Amino acid sequence: MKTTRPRQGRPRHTPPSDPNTSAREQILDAAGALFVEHGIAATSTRMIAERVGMRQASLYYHFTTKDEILAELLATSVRPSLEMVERIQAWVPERASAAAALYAVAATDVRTLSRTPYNIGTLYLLPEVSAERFDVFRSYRGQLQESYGALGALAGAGNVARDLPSERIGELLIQLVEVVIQIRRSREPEAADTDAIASSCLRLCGLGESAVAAARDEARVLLSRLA
Amino acid sequence: MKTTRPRQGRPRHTPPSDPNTSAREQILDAAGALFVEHGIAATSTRMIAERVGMRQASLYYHFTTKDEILAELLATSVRPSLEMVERIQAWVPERASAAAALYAVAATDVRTLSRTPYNIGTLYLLPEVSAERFDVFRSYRGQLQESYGALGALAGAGNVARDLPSERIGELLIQLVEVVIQIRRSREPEAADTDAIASSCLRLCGLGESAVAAARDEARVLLSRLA
DNA sequence: ATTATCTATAGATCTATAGATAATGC
DNA sequence: ATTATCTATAGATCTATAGATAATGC
Repeated sequence: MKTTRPRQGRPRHTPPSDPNTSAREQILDAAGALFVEHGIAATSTRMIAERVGMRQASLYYHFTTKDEILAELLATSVRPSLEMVERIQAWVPERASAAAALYAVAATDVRTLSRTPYNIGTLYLLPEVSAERFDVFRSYRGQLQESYGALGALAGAGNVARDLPSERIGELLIQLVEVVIQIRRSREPEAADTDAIASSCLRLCGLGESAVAAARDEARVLLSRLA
Repeated sequence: MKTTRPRQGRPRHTPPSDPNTSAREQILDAAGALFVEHGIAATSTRMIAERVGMRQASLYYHFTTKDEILAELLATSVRPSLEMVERIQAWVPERASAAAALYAVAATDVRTLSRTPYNIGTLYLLPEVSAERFDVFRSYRGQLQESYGALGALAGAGNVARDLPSERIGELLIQLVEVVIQIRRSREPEAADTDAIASSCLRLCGLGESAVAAARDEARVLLSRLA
């Protein structure tokens, strides 16, 4: 049974399918999906409004500009992983090996990116987001990259780390994790993908099969402790 | 000394800096740089024309639509690597090991992407190129991915290949190679990056340090034979 | 005569603002 | 009275076409 309790204000020309989510959220959802599918500049405010079921001008009751919609999307989608990453990182080396921590971080990051509503990770790849105005959001990726680099350098100590500075390792690892964004463009990620990607991170750092397996098992324990 | 030999036709309001490149090429260069910097929809024909030094309408003497400029850019930038990749692939296993071939393929691909004039590899990541109209160009990436997958499965036989089908390996390897596109957004790729990325491809497939070193040396020979 | 440009402009957008209106809340 | 929408529209684009024009080539 639908509890279509009407709200205040003049009714929309097409009533919302879910009257429990705020107009603001509905706009963000619609914009996010469209930005990812068509790009930012190619998405007009009319297209967003149409998908929400309201008139183009009505968007401006909730947001002052189109850019503000984008900024809000970026702000709320800044991967929640960062805090978890830093928490896991702090466990090294006393409570967890670097390899297990790296596995855990990669796996959670992959899962986060797999589950965002409309593959919103794509947003950060669009040229519009390179504008200075959005520096804050991109700096976040830099922090994440540093964590990956630090963990990767520790995990691969004596192997890869001998040749590669941690900044380079970070670049490679984060790129590897973000393969899931590309995967989502053509197919639905499966559970097996998470393990495949996280394991690949460890192999890239020079770990052998037995070390990878051990780290995976250790990481499972770590992750269950978090949840 | 400048041999500014004038051409046929009414002069441009700003004469071309290099009168030896055709107007068509100048337009493609300008459009490529702008598409990569601002995105496709955010680049107007006026911006392109301005950079070339001609009036907006004059573009249409050389191209019928803006989309055609994009199509031509994609067509000419379809990485020249594909043919080289397939040539190298054909050498396996008689004349080259799979590992060396994978190293060679990754290294040439990285170098190609490093040197394209305006990081044009970015284009394929933009949402506009997902339109059906450009299927041809994206299918090229699919072919490349298959080659990477096949080589990676062979190179990592008994290790990674035991768990991962070659399609998945291809996804991971091509993603790793394309890190150079992201690198170019923030810094100039160095020679060391090429080796780091190609070696990482091998490690990802489960090869140990000595196998990586051997493959690298073998690949150097292969590549010198090509040049 | 041919070529490659120019100027001018039509017609279709697109963003954002102003002011009217149809609900609920008190 | 307050809220969230609506309609209408100004002003700024943007793409693409039509027709004029300033060069070279023959």
